[in-house]
Amino acid sequence: MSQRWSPETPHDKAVMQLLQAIRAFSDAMDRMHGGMKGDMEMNATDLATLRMLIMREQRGESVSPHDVARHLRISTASTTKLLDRLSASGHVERRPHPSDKRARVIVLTDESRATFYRHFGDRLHDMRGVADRYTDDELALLTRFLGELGEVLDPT
Amino acid sequence: MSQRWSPETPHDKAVMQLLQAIRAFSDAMDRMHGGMKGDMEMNATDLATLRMLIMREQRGESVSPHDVARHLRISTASTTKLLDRLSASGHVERRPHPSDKRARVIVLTDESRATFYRHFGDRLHDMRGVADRYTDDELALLTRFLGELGEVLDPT
DNA sequence: CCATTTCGCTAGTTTAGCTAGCAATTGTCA
DNA sequence: TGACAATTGCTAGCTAAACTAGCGAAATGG
Repeated sequence: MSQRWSPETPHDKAVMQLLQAIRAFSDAMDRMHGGMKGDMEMNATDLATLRMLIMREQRGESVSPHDVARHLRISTASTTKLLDRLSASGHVERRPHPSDKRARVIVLTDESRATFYRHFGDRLHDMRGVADRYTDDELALLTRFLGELGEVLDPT
Repeated sequence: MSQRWSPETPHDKAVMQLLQAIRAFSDAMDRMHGGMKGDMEMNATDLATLRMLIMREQRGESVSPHDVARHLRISTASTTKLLDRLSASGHVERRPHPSDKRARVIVLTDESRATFYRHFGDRLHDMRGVADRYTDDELALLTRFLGELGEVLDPT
């Protein structure tokens, strides 16, 4: 519906092009993740879990099995199996939660983090290459925009 | 590894923040798609197929079952089943290819497109709301950047 | 302090991916 | 042109990974 608007002003047109670029970009990210899952011999969900753990540890937040389930929007039962897989393959460890005896804390192993960055490295390099061509002000603008967009789409 | 660089210059720092924002944004998109799959009572792959078909038809390109398989990085056998599902639920139609008698052309039904935009509409509105706060030049910059990034990640 | 909720798990079922291989058609090149 | 290889989409059968239902242990709150 909204897509079939004939844009009246240059601004509308620019917005429409941007929305289209966002979709294409998000799709490219999906496909990159699809490629990585092949390279690392993992399925998409397991890989998404690693990405989540890496993001969370960068923010200094701890992650429970429940958090994983919520993040991936799968059931806690499926999450148990997922963590069994990742645990068996040495990617994560289940540690006891310091204060809640029911709960667990999921932590990445060093090997897993290293493997991830080894496979992700090339893409990261490419992305950095693109970003390097922009000025600091432009980078700040891009960061701000993506942040706002993420906030609107998924107000965690 | 590259993540653990201590950024030396303001530029490096800005780049790093941007890369982090990209990951967070891509993750937010994933989770939005996860939400939509619940709303539309479809699985992630089927929904990704609809998104692909919508993007392709906007570009005026036709889509074969093979294209779907390549795009989603799944086997053609899985694609057959996927199209069976989408066809049974009235989302797509398999039309004969005009010149190649082996091939098919996959087209979205009008109902499917309408349903998609009905569920996607709110998010689209929100995203437009964010984009509207930027000037035309800024929008152009954002569009260009996302395009370049997509190109690097997934040089289709 | 008892009722309710939360957390992670097990068991069993269903879904959706995979490999292998097929017939029909198309492309290639001796 | 005729033979041979490649491509397209499909079926059959198998496996992986999601789901629902429900459980015991721990935490929370009237």
